[in-house]
Amino acid sequence: MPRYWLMKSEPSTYGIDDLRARPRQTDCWDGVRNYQARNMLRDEIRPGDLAFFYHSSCAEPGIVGIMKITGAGRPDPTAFDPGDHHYDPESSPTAPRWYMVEVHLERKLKRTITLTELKRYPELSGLPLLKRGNRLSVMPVEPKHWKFILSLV
DNA sequence: GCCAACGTTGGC
DNA sequence: GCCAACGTTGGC
Repeated sequence: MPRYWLMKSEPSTYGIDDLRARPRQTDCWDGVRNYQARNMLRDEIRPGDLAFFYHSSCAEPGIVGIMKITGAGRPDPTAFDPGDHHYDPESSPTAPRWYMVEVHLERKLKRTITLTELKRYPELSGLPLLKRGNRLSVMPVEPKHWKFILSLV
């Protein structure tokens, strides 16, 4: 059974149109620097899983698309590059600290399902995204929540 | 191990 | 720009 996820990105840095512009609409979801999210990227997210693409820190925060995971977790090379914004000298190829997965854009939604809208539904009360103070950039989505959100599209 | 200081996230 | 919430760091 595939599992479901939600992955955040700031569109001013990397939005859904950036992914759509990649060859084969496939890219590496790198730059994540949070241990809890790292553990999911490294250990839990698998090829075949599906993920919502979420735009954060922008005019209209919300879900904008659906991605499929096409590559399992592997070391994030941006951590090894001193010139990269996400460089981490504590991470090395022999002892990688940060991981990434490969994602493919399945589709961009016709409209953004905004955070404001998601908050309206009691059916989504358990969604980690809506928990107070949540700051995780990668989080699981229960199948029932996944299906409900899809019904809103 | 505690905890204050600091940095980051992210909605508004 | 503001600020709440959370994670990380480092002194003790």
